Amino acid sequence: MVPSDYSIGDLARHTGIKVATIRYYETVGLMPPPPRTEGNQRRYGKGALDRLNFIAHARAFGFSMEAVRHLLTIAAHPEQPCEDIDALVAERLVEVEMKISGLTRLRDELSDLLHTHDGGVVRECRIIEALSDHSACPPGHKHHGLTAELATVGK
Amino acid sequence: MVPSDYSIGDLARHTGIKVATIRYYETVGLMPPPPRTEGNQRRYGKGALDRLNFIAHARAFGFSMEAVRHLLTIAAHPEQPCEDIDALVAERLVEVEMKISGLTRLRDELSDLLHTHDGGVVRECRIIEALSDHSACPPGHKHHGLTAELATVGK
DNA sequence: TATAGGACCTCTAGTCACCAGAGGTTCAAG
DNA sequence: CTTGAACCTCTGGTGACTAGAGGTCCTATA
Ligand SMILES: [Zn+2]
Ligand SMILES: [Zn+2]
Ligand SMILES: [Zn+2]
Ligand SMILES: [Zn+2]
Repeated sequence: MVPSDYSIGDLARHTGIKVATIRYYETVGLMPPPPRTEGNQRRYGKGALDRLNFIAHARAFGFSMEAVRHLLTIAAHPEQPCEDIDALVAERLVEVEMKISGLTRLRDELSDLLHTHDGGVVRECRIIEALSDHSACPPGHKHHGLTAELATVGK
Repeated sequence: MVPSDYSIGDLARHTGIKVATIRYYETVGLMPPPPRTEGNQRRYGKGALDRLNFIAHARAFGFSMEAVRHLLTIAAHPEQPCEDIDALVAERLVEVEMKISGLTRLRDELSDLLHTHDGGVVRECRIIEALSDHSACPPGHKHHGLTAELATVGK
């Protein structure tokens, strides 16, 4: 019909986002419901393609869907100042930095574990020992573990 | 009754693992079902406490529940050689390192984004621009994004 | 010993961001 | 017109929990 006329599969090919995911984005309101053919199949225009690409890129930066929603809203108001975007990106950067530092500590601990390990039998294994013993744990014994904040990065 | 006799809440306090999580571990077979009081409440012994602590520590290292299961099985055979543990830890270390490198790349990109940003109006915002444009994306346009592997770290 | 209230019980459903599959319909090339 | 790839909806699953409803039990104090 109009200049551009993509099926959902076309959109998937152009954006690298799976068909099922595009439909999912529609159900959660990230993508607007497109018009349909007489046979009930989705047909998208260039605008939808751009929008989906924007989403794909934002997700690749690890923004949550909440944040993506926010970004889309902002992008839809081109005459407003863009401070909020700045804030969103800065926030995301902090998240990522925190995750990196948490994971770096973890890496060091794992690496220690591996290096103090000299093989042998399970009974004498230092790794098992380390996992069994919590005398080194903080009092009150909070097993912080990996917080959700630390553990995930957006996908 | 026997030497040690903990309620589920006691276990939670001693290990830092929430009551609901302990019950969850039981349903998925990580913790064996303990005996009950006449009134149907769980009563644990020292063995259960140790096991739960082991689990807590392993989870804090970011091992998946699958891996924890594996570790528990190994720990239950103290006369066997402990190579498998070595392998499990090494595997985990590689995972963590991969995540760190992925996140480090991401951090750099976000940081770039922030620094090439000089405020103003959304229409001219470089961040929005970067998110909208995919001329810099690889041909075939695979939006790798963050793979699940990259994105999570065990919790 | 009676009672108050904190701790416990089960079960369901929600989280995040999708993905897989079943079972059926439509579209487009040949 | 036929074929088969692509589309449709709907359901359920993923990992590792967490929250809450609605009810029962345990135990310390008066
Ligand atoms: Zn060992
Ligand atoms: Zn501990
Ligand atoms: Zn801007
Ligand atoms: Zn792109």
